[in-house]
Amino acid sequence: MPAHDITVAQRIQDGFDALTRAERQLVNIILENYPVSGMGSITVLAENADVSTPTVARMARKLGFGGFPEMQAQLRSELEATISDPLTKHDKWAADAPDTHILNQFADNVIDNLRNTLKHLNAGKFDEIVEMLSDPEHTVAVVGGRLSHSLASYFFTHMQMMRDGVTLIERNSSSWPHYLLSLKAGDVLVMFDMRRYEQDILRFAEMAQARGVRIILFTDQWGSPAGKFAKHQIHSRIEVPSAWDSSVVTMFILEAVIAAVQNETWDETNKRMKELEALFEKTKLFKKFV
Amino acid sequence: MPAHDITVAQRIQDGFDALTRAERQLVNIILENYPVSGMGSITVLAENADVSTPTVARMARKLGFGGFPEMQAQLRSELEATISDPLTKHDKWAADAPDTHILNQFADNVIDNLRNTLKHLNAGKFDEIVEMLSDPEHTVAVVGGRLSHSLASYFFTHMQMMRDGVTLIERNSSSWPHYLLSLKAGDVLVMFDMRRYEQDILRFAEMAQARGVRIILFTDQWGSPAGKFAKHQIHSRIEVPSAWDSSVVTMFILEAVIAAVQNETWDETNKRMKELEALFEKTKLFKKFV
DNA sequence: CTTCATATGAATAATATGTTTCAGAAGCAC
DNA sequence: GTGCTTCTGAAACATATTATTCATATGAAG
Repeated sequence: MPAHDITVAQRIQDGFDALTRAERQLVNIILENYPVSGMGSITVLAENADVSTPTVARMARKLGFGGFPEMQAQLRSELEATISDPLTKHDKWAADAPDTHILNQFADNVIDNLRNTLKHLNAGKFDEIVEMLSDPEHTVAVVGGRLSHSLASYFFTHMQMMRDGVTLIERNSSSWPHYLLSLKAGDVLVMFDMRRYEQDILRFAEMAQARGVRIILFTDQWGSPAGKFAKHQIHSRIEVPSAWDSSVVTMFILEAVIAAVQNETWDETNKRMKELEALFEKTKLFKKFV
Repeated sequence: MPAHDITVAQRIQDGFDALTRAERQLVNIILENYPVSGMGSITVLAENADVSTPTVARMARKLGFGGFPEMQAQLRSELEATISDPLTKHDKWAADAPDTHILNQFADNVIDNLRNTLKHLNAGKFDEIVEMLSDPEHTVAVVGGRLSHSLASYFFTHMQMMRDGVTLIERNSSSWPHYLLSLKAGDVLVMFDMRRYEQDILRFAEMAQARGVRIILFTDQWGSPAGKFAKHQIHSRIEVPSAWDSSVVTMFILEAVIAAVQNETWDETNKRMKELEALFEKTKLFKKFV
């Protein structure tokens, strides 16, 4: 290692809170392609970050360098140290933490989960699911279990912004039969059931299927027993170095589904978003006078 | 790869025979610590190679560049290509779908978000947050906004399994002052506030800080205005090709925090998990006879 | 030893870079 | 809203970098 024992990246992290809007915009660019983006002239860097050159110079000072060239010199020397050391692994995520830090372990693991999930995910199936959820003719109900209710709720909140006829089924399973009453044949039921599969979900799925409701099931790699009643199911990888399972990949899929539904129903969605916007404005106004 | 398909190193090798003594001395230095040595100013490079600056400029021309800066630019872009991680250069995620399928676009994007978030995240700060959340002496309250309530709820559910004194503050902000009453100086408030930052959250943060409550804020890369009242804040990247923002990275961080708290408090957590297990068993038994 | 061709770097000119200043914009507090 | 503070980038300025010129050095050929 060179004489400096604190990297530019770390200085940025440490000082981030003290930076202004334009400066943050700038350091984002620097870190995005670290450290190469900081190697060119101050002018080029400023252009890439859409800020002025004085902003770059000021930031360098703020971070404790004598000026931009000084910062650049350190970047070069860091790079030299990195490149000349064959042992350096570039796949460390949180650069200032050791390989064994939980952040790095988690990151490796989650990426692996994502990769494996997508490897097994059929794009055609995904598109069919999107199709089902975009169809205004059929209502959509969403239900989750003990730990997956948050996912259900997240999905519901977004779907609700895009279309009519979306219901979030409450946590308490004793009320579920009532919800079933308003689900007709062809309607869509989105279920979440991960490891430590829940009895209630299983029974609910069975009853729903009997009514001709089409079930989309989000489950884990091993598969919930409710799978046998589902029209489509998506298996997310959920294992991480923790006593609990990870919902990150499932949430990823949900967001992709949401984005796809949004594309599919853009005219309607767009209209609704604008209305919603207007409503929020009114609420704000209302609050002011209370 | 950039537009040029022949590297500087190759050009040097190809043109080596045509070079003069001083020029060869120079390119030896360049290749010795390739490509960093070529990143500084022409003056420094000349000094390192014990030649004059005109020699450097002439050599650049001889190798077919317009001038020294042009050669330097190519060195930079080569470096960029080398350094940028192979993970992002997608080996297509969902194998059967085209590159342009939303799943693949989303995957690239989210990985990028994760990488950039972790680049900004200081491991020491992370550890301090874990420390705060593991301390049984102080209660922990969790609150989210319109779209981030699901995250708050997810976090709460897990924290609740690990320790006593965790509260989920309800969605409806009119009740928030009541929750404030039971928060004492030193207690911890976990807040979520993403783009379209919410007034209520801001005011709540201000009041909480005034009471000496320590705030941990989960926000986006631009930073919620509530940040100025927070003891620690974590900035997640949230942009994806969608009309809405992504919570995947935030959820990732949450899970890492949860795992770390679990490690920190393992004796207590372990005990609680077993008790919880027993309780669930009883519930099941109970249901059977109903 | 002289001549000539080529190579080289000191000095200088041309150009680009980085810094500072300052006026206007944006945000905040009252 | 009004006044205050802070932030920001255009422009001017100072500085460093790069290209060019040219005198000298070097070495090969006769």
